[in-house]
Amino acid sequence: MDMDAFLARLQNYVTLPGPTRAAMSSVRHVLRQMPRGKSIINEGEVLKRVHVIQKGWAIRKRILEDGRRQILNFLMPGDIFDLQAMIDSRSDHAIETITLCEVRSIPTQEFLALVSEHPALASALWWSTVQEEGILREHIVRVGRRNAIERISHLLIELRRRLILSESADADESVSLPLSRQLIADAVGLSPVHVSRTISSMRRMGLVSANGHLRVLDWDSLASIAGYDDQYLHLDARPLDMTGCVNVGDRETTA
Amino acid sequence: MDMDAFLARLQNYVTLPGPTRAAMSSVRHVLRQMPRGKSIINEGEVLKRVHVIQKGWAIRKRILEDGRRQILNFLMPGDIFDLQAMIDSRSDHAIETITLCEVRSIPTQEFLALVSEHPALASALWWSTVQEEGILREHIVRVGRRNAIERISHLLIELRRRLILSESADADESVSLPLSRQLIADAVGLSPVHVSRTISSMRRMGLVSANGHLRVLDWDSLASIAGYDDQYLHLDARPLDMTGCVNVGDRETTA
DNA sequence: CGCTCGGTTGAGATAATTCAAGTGCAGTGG
DNA sequence: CCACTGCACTTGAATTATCTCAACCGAGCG
Repeated sequence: MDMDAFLARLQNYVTLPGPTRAAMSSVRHVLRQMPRGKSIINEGEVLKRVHVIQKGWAIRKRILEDGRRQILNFLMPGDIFDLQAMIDSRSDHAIETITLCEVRSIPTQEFLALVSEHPALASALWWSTVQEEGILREHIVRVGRRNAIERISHLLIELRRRLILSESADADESVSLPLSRQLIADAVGLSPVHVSRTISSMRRMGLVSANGHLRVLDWDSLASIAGYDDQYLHLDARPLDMTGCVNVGDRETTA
Repeated sequence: MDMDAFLARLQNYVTLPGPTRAAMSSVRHVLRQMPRGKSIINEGEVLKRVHVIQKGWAIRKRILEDGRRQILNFLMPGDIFDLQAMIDSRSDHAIETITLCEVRSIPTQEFLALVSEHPALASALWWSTVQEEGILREHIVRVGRRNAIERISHLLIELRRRLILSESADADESVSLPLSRQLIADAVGLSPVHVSRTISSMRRMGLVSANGHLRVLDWDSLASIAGYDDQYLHLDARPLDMTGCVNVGDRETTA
């Protein structure tokens, strides 16, 4: 597979010119295979590279002093992270694989050079930041104002939607998700046993099947239970004409 | 007051050169005064301008079909919003004033031109985006994995911290916050009556006073109850050398 | 003066948690 | 091939945090 997951995802909304695509595939990088449960970035770690998930799933997470864990987001093929390496030295959260993963890392400087030479890429990254913020906000709503079954349903639907965008899944295919009860619990702010109970009842309703891997049977009912609305993913977004704009060149900084 | 709240805030981490500051104050804009409770942006609205809170407080919020409300974030003097107007036409959430506000709006195109001519500004905006994402993530942790008193304490501390950064408050001054029980409840995902009860008990503990406006008496105890840690605000951030980077120029896009 | 609105407080209901025991499957070693 | 162990999941029962409903209070305002 020479088609990069990252590229595939970006192409959803920006058509990247040939030279840009070429430059992206030839940029200096490291491709690492990592087993499940391995930490990619630790909280407080100094960031020196930008990463792209090539295969597999990972999570962003925060751990409180007493061990409580909150999953902030799921990362799947094509997702880029640690863009903030470009201005900020330390990560405020950790990143960990939850399946076998292939992760590509690009040194910050190389990445910046790439972006500066390929404007369409800058615009694409800006879009991906907007989308990610939307996802974070929706996660707040999910956890803050929805009950157990709504939270879980809403999460599952988002994940499928994003999986389809990443081109790792087809729309009709009944996607199977690599999620344990514990992961779901820490993502939506419930206890694992309550998640288990809730999923059991969803199974009884014929919404999902859960022998081994979790599999959704009825996306439509799920969406209506969850009150799901795509808008926050900004799938309709089209880049504005940014000609001649946003040239982050030299900086005049002190401190 | 010729010193712009936005400028003041940006100066926290990037020193903007004189010409940049001059350009910022002379950019074409509209300055609006709005009473409390007025909507600045509606969910789904097409975004055409970038906004800066000059005075007062506002909230980002989402309303579910059945009326449940989730406050996503608070906006205070110096906060900029709708940067996403630059690529995306529709807002996925609403913005509403919660005090008397002064809001400055700049047409997207003018703003883009400003940024493109003043690289230090681009770097500053990138920082502010990173900070905002950090705030969103911390809000997820707050709502997902903390109990009532922790949520409320943590929120209050963050707000004070940001208020100090915005230079609308002094560090020693015992800040008074324009928050109703209902607002706090919708921010941290609780019912207003439970918030009221929790605050009552905080008052009994000598942590806050709440005659009329809410006022914190003991920040240190509050911080230790909340398990508060500044890291996510990235106050230590220093812009990297982005020389020659991120030139979002022409785009090669198709639909 | 009488309203309205935010806040407080009580009592009962409910959603979710904790603790604990039990099930079933996958992997390992004999 | 079978037993043994570990681990994720399930289920029950008791507990707790939070919610809802409802009454009441007090300040601000026409």
